[in-house]
Amino acid sequence: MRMLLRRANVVTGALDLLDAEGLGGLTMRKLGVALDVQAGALYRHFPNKEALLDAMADQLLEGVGAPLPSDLPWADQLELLGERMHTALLSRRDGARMVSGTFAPGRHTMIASRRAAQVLAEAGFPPNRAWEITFAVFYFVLGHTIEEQAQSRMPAGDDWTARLEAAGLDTHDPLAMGLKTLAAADPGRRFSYGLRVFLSGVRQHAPADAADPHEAETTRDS
Amino acid sequence: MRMLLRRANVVTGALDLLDAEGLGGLTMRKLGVALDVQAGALYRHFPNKEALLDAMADQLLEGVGAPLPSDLPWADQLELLGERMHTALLSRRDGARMVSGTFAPGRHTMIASRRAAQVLAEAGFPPNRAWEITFAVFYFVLGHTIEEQAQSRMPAGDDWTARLEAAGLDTHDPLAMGLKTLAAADPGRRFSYGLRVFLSGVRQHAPADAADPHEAETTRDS
DNA sequence: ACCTGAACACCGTTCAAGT
DNA sequence: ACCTGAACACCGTTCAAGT
Repeated sequence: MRMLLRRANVVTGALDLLDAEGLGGLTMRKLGVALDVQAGALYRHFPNKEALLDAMADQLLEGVGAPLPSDLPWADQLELLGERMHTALLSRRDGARMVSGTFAPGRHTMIASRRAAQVLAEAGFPPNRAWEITFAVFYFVLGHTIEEQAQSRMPAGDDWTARLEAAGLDTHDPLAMGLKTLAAADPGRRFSYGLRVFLSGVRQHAPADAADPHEAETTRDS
Repeated sequence: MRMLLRRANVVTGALDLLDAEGLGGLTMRKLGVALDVQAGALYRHFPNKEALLDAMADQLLEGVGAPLPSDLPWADQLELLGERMHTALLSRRDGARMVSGTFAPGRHTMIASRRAAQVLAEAGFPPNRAWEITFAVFYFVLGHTIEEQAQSRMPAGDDWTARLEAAGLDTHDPLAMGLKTLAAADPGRRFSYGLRVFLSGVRQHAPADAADPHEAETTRDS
């Protein structure tokens, strides 16, 4: 009475279960129930849970490496890639934490990485630098998004006050007020700002021969 | 015949167990064995495993927020903070992943954050920007270190070749060779380079009134 | 006050046996 | 070939009872 179980169904079902239950509630047994199958049957498609998580992570990042508008300056192309990845990670509950827990980069992950590295290589970075910066930017995106998603499931009131006191700040310290301002700010805007800060550092490290119509300066340090 | 179990002993024992078994092998029951106690006894000190993990994470970051040499330019002070955090995370197996899995920042985490935010505030950033950049840099450190530690427990041979092919690159592509160069590189140096790239972006976003003896220029974008 | 012993409600994974 | 049913070796957590 049930359609034959295919690998792709398992991944889709697992992602839906992730949305419904969170990473902690994602269980082979619950997934079995959701797919109307015994838990053991899932092991025909994946050798273990980790392999399933790898596939889920890669599925999540599917569109990130799609072609970029070639009329964009290279730094803006990177920014777009970062924003795409951010959006993809946010598209499922605990998406960032799930991806960060996986080890073997899948096909879509590699495609997205290659896209970024290619942009940087065309901007004049030597290939190994291009990859290095690619990973560095992706780590930033991942780390920031993990924290965003952790924040969103924190107790609402969540007194920063107590924590500030633990750090030796009272409520009237300007630094303490800045933190409260930040906590009230839109996380998406914070992400974008951080990404731009990072990328302006990347721009500064670009080899002098990088041609960029929007940036006449070629200053860099070290 | 056993010393009275104190909260700090539990945290220390848990960190040692983490080193021995990894995050996946860190179990309340195994911790009980290591501390010569029934697993249930641990719940006199921590309401649940998550609270214990929070305490472990905070313990790991203990020294990071220590005072900084005040004769250092502010960007170098931030760099030192980033390197300290990196070192702390690497000091235990799966340290970065453990920290990234916790939600409530503890005392030492707050102290380290405050230190960074203070450096930035003194550099002229408005308080909320100071916190924003603090978190952004910390996310980069966390994300990069997670990946470093994931890499270190990967199968040795681990053919990048297959993955590159999945991304549509053959082995002779210069980009592919760059990735192999990178994989052979010292992860610590990669981290430091990424951190410096990020921080040069931060420097570029500093308000014009920032006084820094080592940097005469005050250029910035946007 | 602190800990034991034992239970409860789960896990991931395996594998003979069915269809 | 695909799946079931049932088991195995674990989990985190709770709680009466001991000392």
